[in-house]
Amino acid sequence: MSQTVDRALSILPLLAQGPADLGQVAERLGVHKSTALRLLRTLHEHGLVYRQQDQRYRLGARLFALAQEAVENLDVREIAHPHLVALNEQCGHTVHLAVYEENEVLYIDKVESRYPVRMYSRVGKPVAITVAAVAKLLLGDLPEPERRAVAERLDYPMYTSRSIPNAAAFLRELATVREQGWATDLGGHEESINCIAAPVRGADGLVVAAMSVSAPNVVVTAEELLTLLPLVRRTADAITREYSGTTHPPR
Amino acid sequence: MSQTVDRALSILPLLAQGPADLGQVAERLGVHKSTALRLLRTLHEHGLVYRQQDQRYRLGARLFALAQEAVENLDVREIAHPHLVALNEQCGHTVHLAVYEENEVLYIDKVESRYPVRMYSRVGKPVAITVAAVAKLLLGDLPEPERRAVAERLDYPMYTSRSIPNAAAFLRELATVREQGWATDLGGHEESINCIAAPVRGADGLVVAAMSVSAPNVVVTAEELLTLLPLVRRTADAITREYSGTTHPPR
DNA sequence: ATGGCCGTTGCACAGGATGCAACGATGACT
DNA sequence: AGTCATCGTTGCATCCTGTGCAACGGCCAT
Repeated sequence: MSQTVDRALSILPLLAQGPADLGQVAERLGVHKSTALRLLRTLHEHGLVYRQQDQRYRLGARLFALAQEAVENLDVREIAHPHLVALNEQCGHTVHLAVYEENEVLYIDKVESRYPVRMYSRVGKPVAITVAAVAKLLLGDLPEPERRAVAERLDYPMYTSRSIPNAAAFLRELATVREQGWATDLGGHEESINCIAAPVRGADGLVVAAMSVSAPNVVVTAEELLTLLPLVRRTADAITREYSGTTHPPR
Repeated sequence: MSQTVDRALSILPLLAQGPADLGQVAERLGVHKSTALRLLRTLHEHGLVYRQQDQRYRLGARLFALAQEAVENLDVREIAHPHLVALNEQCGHTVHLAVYEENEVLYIDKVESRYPVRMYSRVGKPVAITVAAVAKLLLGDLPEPERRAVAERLDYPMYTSRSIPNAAAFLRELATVREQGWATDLGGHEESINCIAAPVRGADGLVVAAMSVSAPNVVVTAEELLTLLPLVRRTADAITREYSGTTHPPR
């Protein structure tokens, strides 16, 4: 709603595609060079944009810092982390925590088996929303109309032969997942990788996050992975208990 | 230089500290509520800000996406990555790539020994700039006045007894590093961890990035790690060659 | 040297951002 | 239940500020 800010912010995704010089920015914004210059200067002062030696602009370091701080201030994540680590120690596989936010599902935490250090790999990367087990839980809990609207709007890339092909199949899958309270992705994203996932709920019963355990076929078969389901659900429930007990998201 | 954009962008670090409602944002910006509302709306449209159920605002998902894309478009990183992987395969230790940008040193790539997958752990987190081997190389290459200015401005936390204690010692260390063209951190950040690092230079001979190999004492002693120095330098030089077209002797 | 390209600056104009005041919704307290 | 306080939201008049223009200057290649 604010033209100036709108223009300035439009520069960011533009630069995300790669460095650009003043002229290119001005052209793609449809504004005069001097205008683009002032916008870029302002972005620069805030560290969101960086000017490299060849004078071209690219995204700046502050962006990383902001994203980092943002993810650390998510209280679900804060509460869930120790549980993820504990789960990882028990089963040894990769553990993810994900949330839904305006048409996107993103990982906000991940624990690798060997190195139980925080790592935010793939944070911000669009998750394969039509196939990921966590996405099914998060989208399945949306109110009916929104769920349908989102499903219709999505693309359904066939990562593998077992990927979900279209909105109708996706909505059926969401209904199932919603019903049973857990989800799987059996080779729907990468042929050899399976996931099982369970929801974390807020005090109002709505799903606020989803956690999953992923493992490649070569380590455990899908059947073996499914034996972990009770453990995963117990962990998710433990997070739910701690999260909805302390923090109350009023609606 | 643009007041509106300036105000809008000031909201981001503010929200990075934690969620805030409209009134708080308006107050901390020193503007009217309606103004803050319009700014927040614009930020929201671009996905940089998210409105949670309790109507409070926090940083949005697009921020992660931008940070992610930004790091992937750094061409040094693109070129260096295969070399890092190769180095990792030869020595087995953790390999980092870092750049300097406006008073901060940040890791832009990392290869873990067992899992040679990309992971951006600690991206955006302020690196221990006074002790890290890569920081010494990056800061040591700044022009004299700026180097001094930065050194004076820094804090010198004593992570361990071997941390660099003050600006004078730091500047001496930088001079040494600059001279010899490589750097170490022997237990200066964490008692049991040693690093060795070498610079990647651009076509103009300036250091554009630095790479390091890190290993805990329990795996290899500092002396053993130092035997890898020629290998590390060769790798850095190879990256330099590919990145700039030629190899440049230390200046 | 010369011309073209690009970033930068100062300025006049008007377009858009600002703050005000009033409305409506929600929740707390009596 | 009723009243008040609080907070987000909207429309509008004012004038601040963002805008495009034109001109300057540095840089590189011809």
